[in-house]
Amino acid sequence: MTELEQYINSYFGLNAEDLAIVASLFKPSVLLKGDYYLKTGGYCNKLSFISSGMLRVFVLQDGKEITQWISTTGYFVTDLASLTFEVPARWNIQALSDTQLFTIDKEDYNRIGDLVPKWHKMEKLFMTKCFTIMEDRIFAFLSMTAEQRYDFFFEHNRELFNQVPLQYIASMLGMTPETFSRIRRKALS
Amino acid sequence: MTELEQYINSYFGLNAEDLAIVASLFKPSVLLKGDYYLKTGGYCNKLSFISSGMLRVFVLQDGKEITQWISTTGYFVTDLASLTFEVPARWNIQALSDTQLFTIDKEDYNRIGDLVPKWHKMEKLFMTKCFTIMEDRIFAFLSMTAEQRYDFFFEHNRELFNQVPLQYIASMLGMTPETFSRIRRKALS
DNA sequence: TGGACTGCTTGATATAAATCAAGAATTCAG
DNA sequence: CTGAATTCTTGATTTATATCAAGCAGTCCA
Repeated sequence: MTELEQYINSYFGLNAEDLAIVASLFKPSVLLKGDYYLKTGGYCNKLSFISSGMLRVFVLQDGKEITQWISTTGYFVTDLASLTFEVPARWNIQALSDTQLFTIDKEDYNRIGDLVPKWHKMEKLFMTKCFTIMEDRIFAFLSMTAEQRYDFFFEHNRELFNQVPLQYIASMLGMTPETFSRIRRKALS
Repeated sequence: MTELEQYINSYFGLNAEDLAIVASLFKPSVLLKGDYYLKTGGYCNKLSFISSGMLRVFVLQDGKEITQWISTTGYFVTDLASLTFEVPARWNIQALSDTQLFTIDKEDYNRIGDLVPKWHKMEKLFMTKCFTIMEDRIFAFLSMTAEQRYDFFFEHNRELFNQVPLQYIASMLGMTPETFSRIRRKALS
């Protein structure tokens, strides 16, 4: 099994044959640090798997960048609404480091369902898992203080803290870099 | 077309025949005000469509109720993760008023994909729309003040404000009832 | 090798929102 | 209809977090 097949296999329950078909539709590509995968307003016509590196999903709002998410090695990245409904993308997606991707274009993505009948069902299950994560995230904003969100996120994403500028993590947790820094000092002591 | 078929049709692009098959699997039922559709820790083995009335999705946390969402007429309700993966439910779901439902049990829900091949694909598209709504909601917490969240929500859900206790809306917007009340007074003037 | 960035920290202050407490207005049940 | 619950409002106060401002520490080069 190739690296890509292993990753896809960890998300989707497919047999070896189907796995090979799906994997064959993804092509390797590289983004350099700072390169944009997608810009707000553009049309996202691809879905990618991050083989190494990381990407930041953000929006420019009133002169400030709001980081929505950071996608790291082993995760998928796209603007799902733009890919699916052909609407302008809501997000900027930019490489935080040199990043290796496996990318499938929209035409091939839309063909997977024909080639692998189980695909839609598998993808639905995958999306259900993402759903749960988003629900947790919303719940965190409804019920936790900044400090509790920091602790929770740190517990579950320790490695990210030495890999990306902390201000981006602060933003995706809904706090300023200053607040993040103060909470961090407290947590380290 | 029955009422239920019309509603299903508004979410899923199915032909008349498939629509009738799907609709036939839902059975009408009633919840009285205060009745629980689901309790935290239970297993959710059903998915329902709200024909009239409304349900509140909430969690009891440190003695406080956190309202995650209010589902109203024309929307679906379930604990998706519990239904899909057979894990204990995360949410309480309780009727805020007498509510009429069309309900499908898990066994029939899982059969839809066999009866209507297009189903998984349609459901995936439906989930993608829900995704966008959840992303918007997360973004609101990342970038807006309580007042801005109030205004935005009011703009898009005016009718809810005369139908449910405002404290629940306050909770799902991530603020206290007192803050909600003050913002409301300001907005009304 | 020494600026010029970029990112992080720290302190002082301002502001938004929570909490606490009481009372008014609704709704509901007998 | 009436008393009891529930829900909403309002004011006083506290607390969490943002903002503003400055300085420091790496690092990226030219």
